Amino acid sequence: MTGNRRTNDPQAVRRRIVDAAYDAFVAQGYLATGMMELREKASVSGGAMAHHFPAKRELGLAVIRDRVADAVRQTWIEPLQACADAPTAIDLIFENIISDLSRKGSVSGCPLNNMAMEVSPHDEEMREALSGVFTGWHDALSAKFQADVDLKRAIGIDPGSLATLVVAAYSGAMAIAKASQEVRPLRDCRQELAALLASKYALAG
Amino acid sequence: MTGNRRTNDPQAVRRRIVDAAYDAFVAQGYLATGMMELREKASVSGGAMAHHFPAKRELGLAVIRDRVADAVRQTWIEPLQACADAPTAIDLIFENIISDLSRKGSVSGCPLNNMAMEVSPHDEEMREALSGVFTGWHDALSAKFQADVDLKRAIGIDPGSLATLVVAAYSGAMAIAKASQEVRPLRDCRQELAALLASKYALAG
DNA sequence: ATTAAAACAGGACAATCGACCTGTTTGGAG
DNA sequence: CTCCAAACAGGTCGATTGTCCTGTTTTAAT
Repeated sequence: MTGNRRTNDPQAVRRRIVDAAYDAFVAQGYLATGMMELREKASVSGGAMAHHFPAKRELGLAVIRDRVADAVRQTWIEPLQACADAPTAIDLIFENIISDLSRKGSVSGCPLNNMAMEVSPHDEEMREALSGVFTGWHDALSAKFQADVDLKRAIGIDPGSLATLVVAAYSGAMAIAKASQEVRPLRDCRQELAALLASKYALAG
Repeated sequence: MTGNRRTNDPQAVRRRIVDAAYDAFVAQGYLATGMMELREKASVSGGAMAHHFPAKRELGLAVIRDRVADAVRQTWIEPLQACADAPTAIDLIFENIISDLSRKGSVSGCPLNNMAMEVSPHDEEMREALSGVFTGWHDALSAKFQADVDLKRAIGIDPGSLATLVVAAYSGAMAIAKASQEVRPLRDCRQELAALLASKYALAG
């Protein structure tokens, strides 16, 4: 009698769930977000949820691999490869983040950092997945520094450790910004990193 | 009949609870630690727990104000004031942390950062307390840089933003170290920060 | 000694968590 | 068309969460 026909679209359902989970995990954290809450936000029944993600940790893994990794790729790796050299890319990335946060008003922090802090002690597989995202980020940055060295744009650089410093400074600045709800830490780090890189790139050229 | 006499020692009981809570919060996180678990670790009855900390958030606030703030003071602020200048202090602090972690084997992360990431979105009062600890840390570092400038040990320095970079680099390096379970990120940041500060301090003197 | 408040014991409470169950519907392979 | 697995609906389950309650003991002030 109820003429409503159901149309199965597993990919879309799964995407809705992962999207809602990503938003909630970033905004409130992994543990603080309940499965019931995600069902409502994604408009998904308990059966569908259990079918796609039998356990919460599998949803967490999906969020890390599908969304967190992509967020890092979009905001860091791609701009890095699109710009001429590392310093201009880094400065542009910081500028984008700062203006985004200034527009939004509140600081919810770095998605990767947020999940890594909370989840790492409890689940080895998720920890390794998060570590892999960090590694990919670091390696892309390190490769760009190395390319700049090869092109004689910079000298006296240790690409690996310098990349670590940039990643750490960004993550840490985001953490402070989240705790203080201010953009100031990001501006400070942008300024200091720009000055540091400028001195290393000035010698060449 | 039971001749066992009880001796009230509220300060010691409270200290046992806060100590157990600090350890657990740092190791597994605030949300992942249950009140029941803390009662057992501190050997405290439900009544005593409720008497000293009617709600979990008050215990969280006590941990932040009594233990986290003190941890930052011990590992950062005091060495900073004891050393001659900022660069040697920072390098010494990193060395201490690195050898501690190498000895311990596992990396549980920066206590301040751990709590800040997890708790900030949920509780405004705890967020402000954590932000205050960050501010105290930053200000002590900034004051040391300023002192070095006044003593003509360094020139061309912006104490405020440089302090932010150091705090962010340390927090971020700890985060990466926690996610990857390696000390490498800390070694990298130590090396880069030492080089950066050396160049700024070389011009003077 | 009396008394009131602080300190503590032990258990109960509703609420919520994540996981799971049985049944129904859809959609593609044969 | 037949058939079966995938996709989905809706509800239930035990366990655990944080909080609170009643009663008892200790402590200190008067």
